[in-house]
Amino acid sequence: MSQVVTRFAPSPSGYLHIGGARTALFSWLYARHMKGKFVLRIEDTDLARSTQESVDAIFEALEWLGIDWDEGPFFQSERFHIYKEYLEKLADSGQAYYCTCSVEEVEEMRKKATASGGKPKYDGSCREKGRGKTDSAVIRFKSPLMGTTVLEDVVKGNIVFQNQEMDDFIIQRSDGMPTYNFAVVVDDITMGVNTILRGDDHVMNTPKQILLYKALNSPLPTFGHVPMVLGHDRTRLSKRHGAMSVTAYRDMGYLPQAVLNYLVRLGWSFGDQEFFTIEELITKFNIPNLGRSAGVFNPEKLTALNADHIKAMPSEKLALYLIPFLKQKGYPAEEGNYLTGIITTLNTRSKTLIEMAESASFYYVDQLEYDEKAVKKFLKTDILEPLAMLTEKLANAKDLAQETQETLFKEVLETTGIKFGKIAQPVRVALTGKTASPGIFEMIDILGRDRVISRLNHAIKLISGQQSK
RNA sequence: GGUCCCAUCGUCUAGCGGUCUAGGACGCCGGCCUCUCACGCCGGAAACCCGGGUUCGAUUCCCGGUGGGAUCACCA
Repeated sequence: MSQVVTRFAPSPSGYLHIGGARTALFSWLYARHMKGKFVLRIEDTDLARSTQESVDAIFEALEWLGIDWDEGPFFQSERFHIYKEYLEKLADSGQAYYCTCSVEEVEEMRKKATASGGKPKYDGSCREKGRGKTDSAVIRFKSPLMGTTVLEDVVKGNIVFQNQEMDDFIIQRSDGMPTYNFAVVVDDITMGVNTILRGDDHVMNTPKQILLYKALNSPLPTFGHVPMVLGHDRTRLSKRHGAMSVTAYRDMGYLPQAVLNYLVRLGWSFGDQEFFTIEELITKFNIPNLGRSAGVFNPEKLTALNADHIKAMPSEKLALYLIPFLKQKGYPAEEGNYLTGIITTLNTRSKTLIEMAESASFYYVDQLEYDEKAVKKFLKTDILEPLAMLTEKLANAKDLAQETQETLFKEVLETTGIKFGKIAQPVRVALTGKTASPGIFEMIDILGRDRVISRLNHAIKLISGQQSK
């Protein structure tokens, strides 16, 4: 086969959701893997439901994910003249015909067919009447009355459809607009798309599209229908399943790499491997390893994968993703050693960037918020002496390298006779206001002498105050 | 309801006739490590939907049932 050309063709009637992102990802990965092309097409023929906001939202989500396209974006709304041309081709060659039956009449036909136990479909009244073009006539495709149409699906295998199941479906509406099935086929043909990876929900459309390809005398593309993503209740994913837009995950502190990794593993596998970088996915992605059954979206696993990616990402790079969350909390965050230092102490303790930004609070805030219980439990008079001694030593040390700190602590422990555990928690509370935090030494190292001394002194003052009460 | 698809631990999955007393991951439960919290490490509970075939032998192949999903528009 010549160069692979895949596409993603969302309709702009809302944000890009997880399911859509996954099919986009599969097509994109396949194109990248095959060194082919990936085209983006916006299916906006439904003027009533398509909005510019949705178009922008889709671009934004795709860009965040890092899914880039080689051609497009094409807009179907700008391609009417092309559809028109192909429509006329079919009408002129007698493969399609004008139909003047009203919506009500067709409704009636379907009802009658259903009543007599048949399948609701158009009965073909205008099929052989040779009607001409009128203002409100639609164009219907002349489907074969018998025989079968087979879909050679690269993920599901061969699927055979009885042609009798299909009726003469409309390809041009009464307002002159092409319908979905027709526009898609014309677009894919004219854009050179030869590999179509899309959701399972399109399987039933495919025989119609195959018929159209044949009528238009075009070679069939390779079709592959990937299973759906289901909600926790095993029904098709929708708004009621909670946050489903891609950008919602960005806002909740997820890394695009993690979202991509999770999505690809939902329906595709590579042995026992769970963690993938984008580069790895491009080299390893393949069609045979795509699954055939629908999968349930599991937010917890996404979160776990997010934690893994946070741990794996170099601090300098992670900083870029974290900064917006820090700023959102009002912290004066900027790239540099302070931030990367902070990150190295927090990346094994955060599942999301939101969490990380929250944990980073004590690194940025001037007025520490003290956890009341922590203060009561650890900042007690019995620790006053050791704490003061330690503060003194830290203030006068030549440097605060972690080894130096250890010796200083050891000295305090030796002269006071207390154990490390006894002084660690008070110091922790003094430095962070909380009982849970990164390791003492690394925090002191990063916070720097000034902050450490002032916080320690503040804690000492706090204890003394309690004493006098 | 018609048509189509699917079916391994709660969830995502490995498995492509014997290697399966079915492996990994998330979650869950223990333990270890330890300055707290995490991380990490060790261990545990947890699945081949049911019934027929085919075969010396089925989780793996075939048929039926059941269950789940998708789709039946002048929406995409």
